[in-house]
Amino acid sequence: MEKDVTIYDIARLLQLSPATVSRALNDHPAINSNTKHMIASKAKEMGYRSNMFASNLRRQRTSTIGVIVPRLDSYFMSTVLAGMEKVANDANYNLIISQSLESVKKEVANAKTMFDSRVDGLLVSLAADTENLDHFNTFFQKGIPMILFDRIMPQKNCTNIVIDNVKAGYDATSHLIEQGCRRIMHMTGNIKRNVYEDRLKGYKLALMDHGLTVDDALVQLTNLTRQDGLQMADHIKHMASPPDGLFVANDFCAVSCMGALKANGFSIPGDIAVVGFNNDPVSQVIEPNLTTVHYPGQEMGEIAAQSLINHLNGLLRINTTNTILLNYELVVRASSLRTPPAESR
Amino acid sequence: MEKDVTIYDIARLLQLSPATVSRALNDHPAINSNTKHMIASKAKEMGYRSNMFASNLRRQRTSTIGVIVPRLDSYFMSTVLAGMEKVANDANYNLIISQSLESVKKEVANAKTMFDSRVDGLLVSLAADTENLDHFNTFFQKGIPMILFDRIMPQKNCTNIVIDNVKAGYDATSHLIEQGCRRIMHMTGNIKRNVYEDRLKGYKLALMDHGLTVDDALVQLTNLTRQDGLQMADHIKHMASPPDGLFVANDFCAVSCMGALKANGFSIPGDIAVVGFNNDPVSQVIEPNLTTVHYPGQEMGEIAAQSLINHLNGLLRINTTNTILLNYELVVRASSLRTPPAESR
DNA sequence: TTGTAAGCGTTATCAG
DNA sequence: CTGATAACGCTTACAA
Repeated sequence: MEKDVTIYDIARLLQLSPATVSRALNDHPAINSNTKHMIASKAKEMGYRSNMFASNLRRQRTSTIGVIVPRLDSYFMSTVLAGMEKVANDANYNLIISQSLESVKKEVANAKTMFDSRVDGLLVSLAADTENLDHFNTFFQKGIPMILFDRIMPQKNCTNIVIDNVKAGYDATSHLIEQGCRRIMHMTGNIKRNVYEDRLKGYKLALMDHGLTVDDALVQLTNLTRQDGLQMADHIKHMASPPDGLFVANDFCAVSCMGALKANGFSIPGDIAVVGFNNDPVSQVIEPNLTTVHYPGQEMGEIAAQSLINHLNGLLRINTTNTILLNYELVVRASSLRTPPAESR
Repeated sequence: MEKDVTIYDIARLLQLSPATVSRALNDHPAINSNTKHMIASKAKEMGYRSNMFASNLRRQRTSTIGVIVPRLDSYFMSTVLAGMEKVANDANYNLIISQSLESVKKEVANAKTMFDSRVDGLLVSLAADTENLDHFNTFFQKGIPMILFDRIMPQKNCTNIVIDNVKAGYDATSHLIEQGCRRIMHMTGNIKRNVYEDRLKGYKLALMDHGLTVDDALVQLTNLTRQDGLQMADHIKHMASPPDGLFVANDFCAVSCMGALKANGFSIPGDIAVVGFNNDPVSQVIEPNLTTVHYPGQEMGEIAAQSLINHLNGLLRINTTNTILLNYELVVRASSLRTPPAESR
């Protein structure tokens, strides 16, 4: 439990001033490279570590980025965070991560914590029931930059990072139509959230473009839980004319619904072709494997973090690029393929 | 982008000394409760927020706890973290969370980051290939407390929080035996990790206690990935005498294996009864629903965080309680029930 | 019950 | 290229 080494200790031993040591350690250009080396090696030898608190106090910044996400327990989010961590580490930023558990109340509390922690910037994906961004006003007022990703909401001077959910919904639906589906059901989440609203839009557009009518009875808004998937299967079972295609805005729910449909004697994709969303690993657990939309999680995390850091370092004015669209990919698997696939039975 | 309010500002307006303001804000007993109220309301009115960096610098502590986990993308881990966040927030501690992605190399890097961030304490669940705790020596030397949870390793002066994995493995296996299984296969992970080693021990003990012999060919060490589950199904398919019971140390892998077994014509639980581990939501997606061992994630997170915080606050000497065992529960579902269940078909 | 003043470890400014 | 010095905002002996 020895005392921490400070730049004063190094300075004393090297007969230099603390200022010089500080500059050397920060690779200041005005320092002789010999002294730099000498200081660096002495610092390592003594086990010196910079005191972030003194440094933060002095510089009035924290080198910390706050991250607020709805939940941590999805494969997608885990890859997003891995991407953010990678970029943040490389740029010597720390991450403070918290989950809102889909509740705006907790999101408000998280925002307050982040504010009190004086994060330099914020990366946020909104909770299901968030209706406005008022709880981030303190950040906006102080000019602390914030980037929204995936679950976004239009906001002046705030970059958004998403995939084109309308187009993805369109592609998913069009794929089902191409496979011969004519009565396609769409099961989605709270359409307050852009991701669900947009996928629904894409679904409707695809139907219209292919000369099919939009039947509101075939659009189901739920919370996309396992339970919702089961109930939907039950609902379909009791429909006078059940759908021949099903587009679910979330793999997990799609998978639970598929299971129940199969148990009720529906054949997939024969009776009902199914497409999910996210390319979660469960999509490859279910039989038949689930067709889905691949979401570039790692990339989304990296780009969000990098954009924020660039902005903080003055390398990129964040409000010039207001929305960044990432590429997605429709991954076709057996659950929607009516033309016999060449892969595993 | 106004200037931050400090205790000096409050002091000036209230004709008090900064010291009094500081004490009042920290609820120091020696301050008149009237002045306390007056200061508190003024502080709120002015939008004062404490500067953690100045405070940390002065107090030589950070009120920050570091968390290192193998991955964030499991339901289990998400609930653990929710529990930790809850406790930490209530006690005014911050959490810095990072994932090792099951790699000891990244775990080492994470530990270094945590050390440089001067966390007051550490909550760790080890990566798959971690062989020793040398990378935490800096913490031990400085007397920074560390608690291991779930993926643990014996270490002096370091509390461990786990369930009794031996007993849980024993119960899972015994349950299969009670359902009439006589050739029970066990599929588990890297037995460097206590959780897998112990579940294997429990499996062997249960067999022996019930007069069954342990057949090494029925013990399969893998990485418990989806792929491993599929391969295991293939392996079973080609066995001269396939098992009639299967105990997998992880729900996700169990589920992938079950899917492939079904596709290969095995009936579950008829031909092979299956038990998983963790009570992951996927266990209720697969048909038949998977029997599994419920893991108390939220509780584990809460207890880990609370124990660490108690130690930091001097309320509990951490080395007196060296291992905390939490209760688990065998959740019996259709995948292992040969006596017809009363629930959904 | 309140005030005074020193100091936590850095970094920025100004001077040399 | 290097040094002296003054902050940054807070806490805590010690005094009153």
